[in-house]
Amino acid sequence: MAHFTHHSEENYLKTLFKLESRQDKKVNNTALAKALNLNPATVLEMIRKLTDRKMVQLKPDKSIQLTEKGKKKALLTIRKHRLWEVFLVEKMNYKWNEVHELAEQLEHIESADLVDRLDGFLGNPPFDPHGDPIPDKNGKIKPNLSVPLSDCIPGKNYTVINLIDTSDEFLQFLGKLNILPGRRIKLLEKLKYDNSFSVEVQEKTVQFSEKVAKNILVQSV
Amino acid sequence: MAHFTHHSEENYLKTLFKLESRQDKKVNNTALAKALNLNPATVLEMIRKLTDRKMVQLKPDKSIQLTEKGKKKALLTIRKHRLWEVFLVEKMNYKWNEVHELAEQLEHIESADLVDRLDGFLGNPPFDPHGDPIPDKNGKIKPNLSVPLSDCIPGKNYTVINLIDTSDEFLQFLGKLNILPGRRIKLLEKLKYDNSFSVEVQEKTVQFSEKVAKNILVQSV
DNA sequence: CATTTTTATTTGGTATACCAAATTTTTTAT
DNA sequence: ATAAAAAATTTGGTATACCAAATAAAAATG
Ligand SMILES: [Mn+2]
Ligand SMILES: [Mn+2]
Ligand SMILES: [Mn+2]
Ligand SMILES: [Mn+2]
Repeated sequence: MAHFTHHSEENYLKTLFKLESRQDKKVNNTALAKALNLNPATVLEMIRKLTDRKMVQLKPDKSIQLTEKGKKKALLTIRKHRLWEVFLVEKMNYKWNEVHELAEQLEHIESADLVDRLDGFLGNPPFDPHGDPIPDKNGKIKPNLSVPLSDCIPGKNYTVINLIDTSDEFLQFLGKLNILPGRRIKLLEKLKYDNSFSVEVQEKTVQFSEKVAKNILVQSV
Repeated sequence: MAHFTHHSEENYLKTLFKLESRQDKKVNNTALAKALNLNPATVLEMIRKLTDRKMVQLKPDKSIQLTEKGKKKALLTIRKHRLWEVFLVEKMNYKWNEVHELAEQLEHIESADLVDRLDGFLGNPPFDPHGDPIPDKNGKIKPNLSVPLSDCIPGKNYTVINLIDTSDEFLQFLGKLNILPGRRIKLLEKLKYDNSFSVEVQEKTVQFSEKVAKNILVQSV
């Protein structure tokens, strides 16, 4: 029963993590307050609590920095948020632009075990519906993770990393479409009725089957 | 962003609803405090807030009574709780005895729409994993709802209400098992490997197929 | 009916999480 | 270096939800 929600702690950590990684520059109280849409006095007070909890460090230059502990908690919260978003889109039939607010609520459900089960239930998706990578249960985002184009999100840009099928036939086919490792492509659409893929390559739109898409490893840009 | 959680309101209403229906007698502050495991001073304070919000009425004899508004909110919270429990058992593979605490968290997610979608996703289950009925989206628990025995929960007692198949063959078969409308039975087990049913009828255990179970309408006791 | 006992209520606190309005400190620009 | 601007901090509040201890009121018991 003990009401240890600390609901807002997760929001602070998540926001701090995003600010730290988006710009590489230091995060100050004003920036954090702006990002959280809160009063600077409120944020300062909370940062002091988070310092006591060893989640952040207040540097001598007054910049705020996540500790390893804080970073991990931030990533685990991001994991929860993104997995719930996948659930909402894939299972509850929401559109990708409708799920954020609900995920803001669901991300605060406390149970590492539930999230891990959800992950499995959803087939261990590498990305959320907006194309953002989903951290693993240890809070690690695999760097340079390449995934089959068939698992990707329409509307996002990718770099071709590798090809699984290396038969001449396949490579020649891709050659005609101008697809090769290193190439920047954009996944335009996954067509429902025949599972075919529509992709933009060098200003041109090309089409191919799901079988082809499964053999193209890409990485989100 | 506005933190309108009113997280605890739902707990008070739910608990009040259960106390009101379990015993038919009036609910006083002490009983509610005991049920919520809170200090009576805390509960009194909250009951005054709930009175302002027209969720409860403080009767002249100091008993606490849910208004229609309060009863509806209580039932919608119970609906959320029970549907999430079904989700946890059916989709997340938890055991029925492991889901209550998680459902206590999930029941406070604010979105009537999500719960309705969840309901559909789960196939509109009539009961939660403990055999308790799930209110509909208007907060109504259908009185005397009879359901196929095939949808029921092992370990619970039921009354046979009706038979869908009325062929002589079927009725004669049931006659041999001593199953007929009005009979009290207990569902012992749903056997995984052949989907057969094990039921206790008048001190004896009988077995039959899922096809038979689908044709027996029962009501939980 | 008077005395326990129980229940209700009041009072003064606590913790979390917010805010607005000073004030102080630091930075930037002139 | 000084003035202006920006950022940090302090101070005094608010709302939600809790509690312990004291007091008042009501109910039960002999
Ligand atoms: Mn989101
Ligand atoms: Mn959030
Ligand atoms: Mn439960
Ligand atoms: Mn609850």
